[in-house]
Amino acid sequence: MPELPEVETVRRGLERLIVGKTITNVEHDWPKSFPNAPTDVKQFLEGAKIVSVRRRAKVLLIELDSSYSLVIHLKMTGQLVFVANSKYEKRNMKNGIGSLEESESLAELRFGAGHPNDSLIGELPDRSTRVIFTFIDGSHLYFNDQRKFGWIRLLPTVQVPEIDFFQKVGPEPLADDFLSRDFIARIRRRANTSIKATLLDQTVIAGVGNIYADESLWGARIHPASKVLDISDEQLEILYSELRYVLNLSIEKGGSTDRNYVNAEGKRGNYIDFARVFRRENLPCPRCQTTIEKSRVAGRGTHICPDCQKL
DNA sequence: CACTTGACCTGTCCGC
DNA sequence: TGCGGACAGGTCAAGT
Repeated sequence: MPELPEVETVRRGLERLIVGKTITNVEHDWPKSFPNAPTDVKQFLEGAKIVSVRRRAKVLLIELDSSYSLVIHLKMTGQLVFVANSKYEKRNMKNGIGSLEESESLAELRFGAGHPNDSLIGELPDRSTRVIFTFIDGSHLYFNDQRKFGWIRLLPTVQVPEIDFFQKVGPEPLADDFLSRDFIARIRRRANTSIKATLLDQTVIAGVGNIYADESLWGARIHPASKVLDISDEQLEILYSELRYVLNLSIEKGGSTDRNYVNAEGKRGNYIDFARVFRRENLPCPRCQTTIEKSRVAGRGTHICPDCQKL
């Protein structure tokens, strides 16, 4: 579920929270968390300082000052959550007034259960925690991943662009120099494939997943099962605009929390409140009030307005 | 080469 | 209440 806007939201949080910090300890309990890693990742990570946090497609790149980088894919249920050194920093924030317990209950009073900004996760580590990074100031970065699809790779920074995925992945849809004619040309590399499968293909365009495929296709009034061949340049031009619109809007809203996505502070995103079709089956289309339907296209749950989006 | 399907996983929900 | 099975969807490998 983390797609481009969710990964970008995590990236912005991490950039603010961990750049400049030095790693003092790394623990991981799931061997596949570091596939094909050097014999002992601790040896390569401990003592290294975070230089930058970047994103390409749905992949995060954490550059270290040791000439190595962490390459992280959250896949379906991955989370990267930063937790500051709790007791010391909380006491300082309260200027020494009141106990830790009191400051925590104040936070609960301020946000309340179910508030959009309420943290979605409890005490960490929890049973989904796969990797724990500890920094020199006592803060932690937790990599949680319920379904264990996500991974972290440790690579020499110069080798990062050489990995298969980056060799094949398409352009960033929000790049300033990514124009509608580029979008149309890339989409037209497919002909008999459905437009939804084409949007989801990371070698065509980077970063689009199920949520923003459905949302942008609704915006452009295109049926997700339409073959690329049957879609006009004019419609693709609109799809280009709608895709950039929904991706930008979602970044602005902090991404979509459909199930368990959270940002680098463990908080939910709010795009889903603005979604027009995704997860809105049996609700009215915001444009024409027709009941939204859910079906299956390209092997994915797919939401459409049957009146706005015809084959 | 173009395109589709299954595997990787676990938590949740639905029907019996 | 418990239990089996379907479902969630990003990517790669294997299949047509």
